[in-house]
Amino acid sequence: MDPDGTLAFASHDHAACRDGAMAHAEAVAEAKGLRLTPVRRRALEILLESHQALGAYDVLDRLAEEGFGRQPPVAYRALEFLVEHGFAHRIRRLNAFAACMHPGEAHVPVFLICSACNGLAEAPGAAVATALRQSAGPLGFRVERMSIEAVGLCPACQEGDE
Amino acid sequence: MDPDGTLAFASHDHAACRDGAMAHAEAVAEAKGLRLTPVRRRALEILLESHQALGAYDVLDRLAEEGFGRQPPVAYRALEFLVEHGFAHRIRRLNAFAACMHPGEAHVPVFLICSACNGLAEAPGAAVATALRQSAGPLGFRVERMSIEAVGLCPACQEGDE
DNA sequence: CTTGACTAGTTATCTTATAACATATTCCTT
DNA sequence: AAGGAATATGTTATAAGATAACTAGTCAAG
Ligand SMILES: [Zn+2]
Ligand SMILES: [Zn+2]
Ligand SMILES: [Zn+2]
Ligand SMILES: [Zn+2]
Repeated sequence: MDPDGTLAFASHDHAACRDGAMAHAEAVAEAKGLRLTPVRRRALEILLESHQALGAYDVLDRLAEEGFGRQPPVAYRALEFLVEHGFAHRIRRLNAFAACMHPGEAHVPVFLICSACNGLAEAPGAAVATALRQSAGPLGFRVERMSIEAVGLCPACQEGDE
Repeated sequence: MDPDGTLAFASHDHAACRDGAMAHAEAVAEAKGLRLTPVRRRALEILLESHQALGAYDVLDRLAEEGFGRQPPVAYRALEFLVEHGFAHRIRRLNAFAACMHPGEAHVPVFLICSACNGLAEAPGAAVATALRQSAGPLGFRVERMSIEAVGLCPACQEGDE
């Protein structure tokens, strides 16, 4: 769909991008026997509206507007489900969540966060993960999960900023 | 002092470890003309008491007990100073702070967080940083800051857990 | 139909972080 | 040494993020 993460920062047909991701997520849920209920599905659609991360309360506001519950656990639970099953990621640096661009595929995401436009891309992280494990190995540490996030400027926001 | 991060997870003379780090930090502050005031110095000492990350409110409690202000900004400001000048790091995954083991040296820290004992080590991150930049390059993204954190099990906590 | 697993909603509370303002200290300039 | 700018410390109040604990609806298996 977007194996090398180039989409987020390039102009593209986002309606197709979003629909593709949604269809893909649905197929994965179906295959795994997961219940992509209305709130969960809507939460994912909301995340998929842009290549940016959204706070839980942003998602909550949107859900509430549309007739779902207005209390924090409504959003947190939907987001937790999405993250747990790989439909979304949590971006710790931003206290926020973003739709996963590769649902169903095992991958270590590397997040690239543009500090100017808040754009978010998911770069391939296999090499970074390997380097990290090699760095942890000599200490005898067994890595189970990792979060790798970079803040900087996306191509568009570098213009006139050199 | 601890170039390869092996200290945190190995038994060692921590009093010497702490004093060395403190002395080093003082020398750096002196050299840079930074004011390591009583709150700031005490906050750093508190962080240096263990190889674990502490929440801002934990640090605040300790400071308050010792006669400093009892309001959040007291701790947040001291910690902000320490982070800004490289005496401490912020661990996003934990919403917490830890003393830097290499103050004064330019480095990209890789944090290894033990989920069993809360131990925290700072592994060398040069290779990881390089891999990350190489991953971001093809997207035209200019990396400015990065946070690289891994959760897993330290050597001691792997015993009897295989 | 009833039971048990799961989902979604609520209220209440906790934790983490910052804004805005008042006071005190430091340090440079004269 | 005195004045004044910049820095540092303290306060109150509030914003922002997250979870605990409980209630009630859904739905399929038995
Ligand atoms: Zn898109
Ligand atoms: Zn941008
Ligand atoms: Zn030590
Ligand atoms: Zn451990």
